[in-house]
Amino acid sequence: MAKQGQISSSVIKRLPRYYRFLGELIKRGTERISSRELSELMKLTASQIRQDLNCFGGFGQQGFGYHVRELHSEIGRILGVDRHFKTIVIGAGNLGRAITMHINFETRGCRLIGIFDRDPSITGDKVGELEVRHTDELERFCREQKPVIAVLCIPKAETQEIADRLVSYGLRSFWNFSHYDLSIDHDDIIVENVHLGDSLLTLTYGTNACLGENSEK
Amino acid sequence: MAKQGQISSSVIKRLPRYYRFLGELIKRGTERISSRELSELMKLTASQIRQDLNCFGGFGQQGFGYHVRELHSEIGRILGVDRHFKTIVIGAGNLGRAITMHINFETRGCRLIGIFDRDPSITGDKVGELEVRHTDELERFCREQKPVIAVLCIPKAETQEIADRLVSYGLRSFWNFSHYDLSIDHDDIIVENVHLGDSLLTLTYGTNACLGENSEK
DNA sequence: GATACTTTGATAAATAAATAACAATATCAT
DNA sequence: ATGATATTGTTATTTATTTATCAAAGTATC
Repeated sequence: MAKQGQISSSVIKRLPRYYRFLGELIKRGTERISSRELSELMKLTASQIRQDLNCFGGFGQQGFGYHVRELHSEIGRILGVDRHFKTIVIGAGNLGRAITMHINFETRGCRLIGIFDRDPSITGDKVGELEVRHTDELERFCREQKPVIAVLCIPKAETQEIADRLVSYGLRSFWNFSHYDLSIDHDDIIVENVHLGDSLLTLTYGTNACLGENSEK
Repeated sequence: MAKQGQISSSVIKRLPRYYRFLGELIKRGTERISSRELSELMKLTASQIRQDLNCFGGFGQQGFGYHVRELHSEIGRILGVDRHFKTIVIGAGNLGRAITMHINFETRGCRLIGIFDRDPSITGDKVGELEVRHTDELERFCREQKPVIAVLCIPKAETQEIADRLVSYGLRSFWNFSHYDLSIDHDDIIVENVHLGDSLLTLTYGTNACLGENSEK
């Protein structure tokens, strides 16, 4: 069924988008879709869709297309949306609180079980369902609860140190929002660097290139 | 001086990272660096660095390397960090407020001049230096102030409609945080979709693939 | 200033990714 | 059932990206 030798990261980064579009199609009541129709919707080529999906096995049917509901759940399974990876947030500042409140972790295979901050004055504050704990509690908490994923919303100067500590406490995956390129030597540690600042700079570049350099005003 | 025929987006997406690393080097007092040294620091090949930089002109010096300060300012100029693109935030919920407070727009060529929300009960609230305005004021505000960039922190269902409105008010660039693939037919409109949810799903996939499918617990 | 190094910029080669092509196989209308 | 049509999965081709190579040109040392 699966033929996952080694999937290229280009393909993997497209999977969540397929999953999202298929979810929308289910909401609309669409039951089947061909790679051509989906390609028009998603603005990419039918060829690419077929090739991407085929990395994981033949979900389609010749002369018919794909069953939307079935394909959606297959991709969901591949992504791991049905998992419940225990997840903690480090840093309860503006960004940490916003991510905690704004992202639906449950539908993405993650279960939020704690949020931490080193500032004692906010210990005990509520962030949604969670209560902010002090970072001094991190080690004991991790030994007991064994979280797997950490969301890092802390200043760049502290990121490497905290990440190394968390690795020693058994965490394996990092969703890193600090303006710092986290990299960890262990090869079974996963890091997803977000870099919002870089994203904005890309937009600035595009805006600058598009509006021209003279239209300052 | 510049030889910017058409720079590939792969190269452009690496520019902010070069800029960031060079900024760190300046802080450390490093005055010169070779592509080899920089490649070790950034974990990519020296060849790629030289080729990337050469898209924009020869900033280096044979037998010497690159002047850190000079290269930093050249890349900054290319990115447009010295611009002051007027920028507004749409949506003053958790995420909108966090982005407004957390991102340094000024150092990235953007000047925040307004934040809007459709909920009248938060009109007038302070977000940093800014006061939340009601979306009813959007049109008048845009006609008067002529902002160029909009940061969209609104539910996906409203995103396309608001974006189209903003285009008609003269905005040209969108930094889109809603879980929706914004695309606009105009070809001189720039969109940078962030998709935090997709980013988390990619991490879930990696975690799932790495820990194996059986270690549920 | 001659010699041994170093390092760029440019070109060539290798690798990766996206697209096109098409046989095989299904559907659909009659 | 039959023939016309549709659509996949797979392989071939094209395009894009990354990496390697190397002459040319600078630096550093004596």
